Amino acid sequence: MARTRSATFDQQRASILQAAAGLFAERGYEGASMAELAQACGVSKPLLYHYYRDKQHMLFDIADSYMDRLRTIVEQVRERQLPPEDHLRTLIAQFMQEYQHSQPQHMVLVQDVKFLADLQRAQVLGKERAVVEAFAQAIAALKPRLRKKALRVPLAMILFGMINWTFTWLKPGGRMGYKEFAEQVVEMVEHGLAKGNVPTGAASSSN
Amino acid sequence: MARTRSATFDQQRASILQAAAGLFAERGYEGASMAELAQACGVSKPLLYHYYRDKQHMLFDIADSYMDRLRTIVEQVRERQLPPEDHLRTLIAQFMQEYQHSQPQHMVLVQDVKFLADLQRAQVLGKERAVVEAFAQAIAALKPRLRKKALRVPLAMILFGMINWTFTWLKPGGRMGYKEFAEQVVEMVEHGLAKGNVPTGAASSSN
DNA sequence: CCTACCGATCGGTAGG
DNA sequence: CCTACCGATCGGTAGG
Repeated sequence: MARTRSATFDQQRASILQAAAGLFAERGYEGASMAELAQACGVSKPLLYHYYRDKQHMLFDIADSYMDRLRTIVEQVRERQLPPEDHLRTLIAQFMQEYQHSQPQHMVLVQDVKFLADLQRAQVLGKERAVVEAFAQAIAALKPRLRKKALRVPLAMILFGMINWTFTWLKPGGRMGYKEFAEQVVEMVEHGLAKGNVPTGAASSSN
Repeated sequence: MARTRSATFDQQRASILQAAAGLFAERGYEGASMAELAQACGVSKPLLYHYYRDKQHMLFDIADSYMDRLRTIVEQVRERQLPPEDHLRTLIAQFMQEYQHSQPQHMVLVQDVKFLADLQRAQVLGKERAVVEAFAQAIAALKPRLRKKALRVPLAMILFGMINWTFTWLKPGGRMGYKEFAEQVVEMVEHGLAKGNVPTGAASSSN
């Protein structure tokens, strides 16, 4: 009778993956060694290969499971069937909330997908495309008179730029909070820089 | 009398740097080997070391000279002393024009500065900060009633997100042009998604 | 005695 | 599940 997996197998695997995401984000995929990772996890190098076939499969699991989280957010927001304006606001708020806890995964996704094998990379990019499409539809619903259909995706990418670029400068615990930043993004998307900034329900513009 | 450098030294060096930027962008700094780079340049590997002390100095020169280009754009636009709205529009247009021809450098700047030595990285980040500050000032000039001074830089980062994120999806020669995209960014910055999209001087909204 | 440049190989370290 | 290693390839430099 074959031995079953340890009850803690999945937990160990997840904690290794978390450490790997942090190390890949910090040193880059190629720059991070398996020996470093083993030390960071407090396990031997060969043990890492008990949980993952090779380094590339770790990278794939980081990127793929992270995209699943983002797709889940999109799906949960969609199910609420909010009016167009609230729908987009909620997507932005929920994504920024996720980003606050997923900086390493986000950096790995942006910087290291190029090191995946073709099939793995195609799977991750497919999930990315689905998320972009969801945002593009949310924007199109907000702009029913949008003349050029070809602008849907570029407008979504403008919005993704605002929130995804945060991985280069916005840090958890910093002066600018993720929630406050999400409100600034909503302000920008809805009115640009045209209005005065009264972001958190303070004095109205009539003052 | 000491022999002078070859007349073609600077040209050779520049062409090596261009090839290095392309290779680093494609494979990542650690993933690109000096052997590959030598082959791409059509020279021997030792000859690379005639032009650059080591691999890291190539990386530094790519990032540092690229930041100098961006700072030059900022400076040239500043000298024109345009009214606030035109100033920001021109900055966006000029940056997108530069990005169209500098995708590899831009990707290296975003993805590989972490591999620089502390002093080199500090120099590049200092130049980045100067460019961010110039955009923050341009935005502040456009919003004289901006209440929270702390929002200047985050607003600049929102704008940088829109234009810098293009390195992940916008390709020269693709369906969406850099100039057309710059106009969409200006539209977003000035009015958000509020207005209808009539980007290139087509029919007015009175229709 | 400088520069420009080659074929061959160095000491170390990567993933496995 | 450890120490001890491997085939290969890395960035950088030797002699000439």
